[in-house]
Amino acid sequence: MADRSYEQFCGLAAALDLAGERWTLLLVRELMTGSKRYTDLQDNLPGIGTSLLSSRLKRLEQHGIIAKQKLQPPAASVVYRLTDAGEELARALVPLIRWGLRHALVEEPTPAMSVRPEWSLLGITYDTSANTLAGIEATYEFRIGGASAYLRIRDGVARTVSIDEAGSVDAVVTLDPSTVAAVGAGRLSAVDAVANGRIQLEGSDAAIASLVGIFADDSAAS
Amino acid sequence: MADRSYEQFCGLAAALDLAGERWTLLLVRELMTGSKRYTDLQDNLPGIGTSLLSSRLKRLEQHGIIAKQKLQPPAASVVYRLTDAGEELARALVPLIRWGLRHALVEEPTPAMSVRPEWSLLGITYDTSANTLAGIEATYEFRIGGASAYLRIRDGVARTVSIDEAGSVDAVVTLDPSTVAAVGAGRLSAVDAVANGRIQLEGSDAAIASLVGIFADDSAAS
DNA sequence: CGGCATCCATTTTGATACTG
DNA sequence: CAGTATCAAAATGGATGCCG
Repeated sequence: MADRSYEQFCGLAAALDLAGERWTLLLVRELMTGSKRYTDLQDNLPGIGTSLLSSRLKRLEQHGIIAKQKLQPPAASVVYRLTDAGEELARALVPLIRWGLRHALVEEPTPAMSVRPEWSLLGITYDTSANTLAGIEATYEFRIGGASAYLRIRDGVARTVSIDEAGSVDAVVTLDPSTVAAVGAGRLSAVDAVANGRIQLEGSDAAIASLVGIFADDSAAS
Repeated sequence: MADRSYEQFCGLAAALDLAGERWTLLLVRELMTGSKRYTDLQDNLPGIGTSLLSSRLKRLEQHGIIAKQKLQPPAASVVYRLTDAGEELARALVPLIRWGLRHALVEEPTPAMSVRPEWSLLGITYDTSANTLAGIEATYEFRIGGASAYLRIRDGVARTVSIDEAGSVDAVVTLDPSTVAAVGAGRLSAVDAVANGRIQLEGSDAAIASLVGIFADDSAAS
């Protein structure tokens, strides 16, 4: 565990000393879509290896970025969640995520790549103003690359929920990974993608209208 | 030759595949304060080792984040600079820098730490609106921890310049590292720091007034 | 000075086996 | 499920040495 610090009096160097090692920021990203158990994290981060996951979690916990939480008796289990400092870090990552979408991500996932729909929802959950979300109460299923993620909007907040929490879905949104990349990178507006069928919407008219409104506001913002 | 990819269809994973290895983002930070030569980079990044610096530069150049630039005959030399994509990455790092200032950086540099005044100017150069800077034309010397960095404001843009480019200085700003940390982290407003003498200003009245105006706007913004 | 290649000690990682 | 323990492979750091 020898700490290899940069030893520089600089915010970036200090941030990277804490969270710049391999896998660490991806762990934070995983918790951006909700609290998760040890094995969930392992499943979503293919290649990390249990030993490294364990030491990363311990380090993040020591530095107050994540915390362990015991669940109620029925599911006598433990989940990891972001602390307030961790949430702030998560928000600081959003511009980096957007840069990656624009300049680093391939258009089409290679066969070896894992594609998780939750990752594509980070922009919406962490970068849509409460104003835009105000008055909306709906649950959406996003189908991307054969898998689904669930987004709940309520009280001006959007967050990713598990299939169990999702309950009834008001609308289903279907798109493929290349459309996610194009929209995320700003090369294609979500409104246009809906218009030309690359994003398909099915379900309640009200929920669909709300989502299109969010898309329109997001385009205007960037 | 780091070719160890995360293989995830996600903006953050893609960004970290390109620039997430050790030293890489600090290299980008170095170029945020102006183009630099190979040995300048080496000097500002103690511990990197020439071989690793070389391969990191090559990788960043291959991916279009930095570019080599030949200087004019008098100084027949080569400098590295950020490309447009690199500048965008730099701007995406600013929230991470601020997070580090708030949650990761120690109050007072340890004896082993390097302290470069340029690092403390990143917030001003990359995160002050053109509006705030409009109409200001001045050059400042910042003295922090026994060293100086020079900031030129002109045409609504603030940038760090070398001592040679600086020319005549309109005002000298003196503060210590702990004040930098406190102000950068938002625990102390720059205006208050001026008021109680933790930031000392000497020089032209107009230049000092302009700088205080920038401090006031920055506080209002965050 | 700029820019590598090389050799070697130390760390970090990746993969797998193993335990309460 | 939630980790520890272990070991091989890779990355890093430092010191040189070389060449234009």
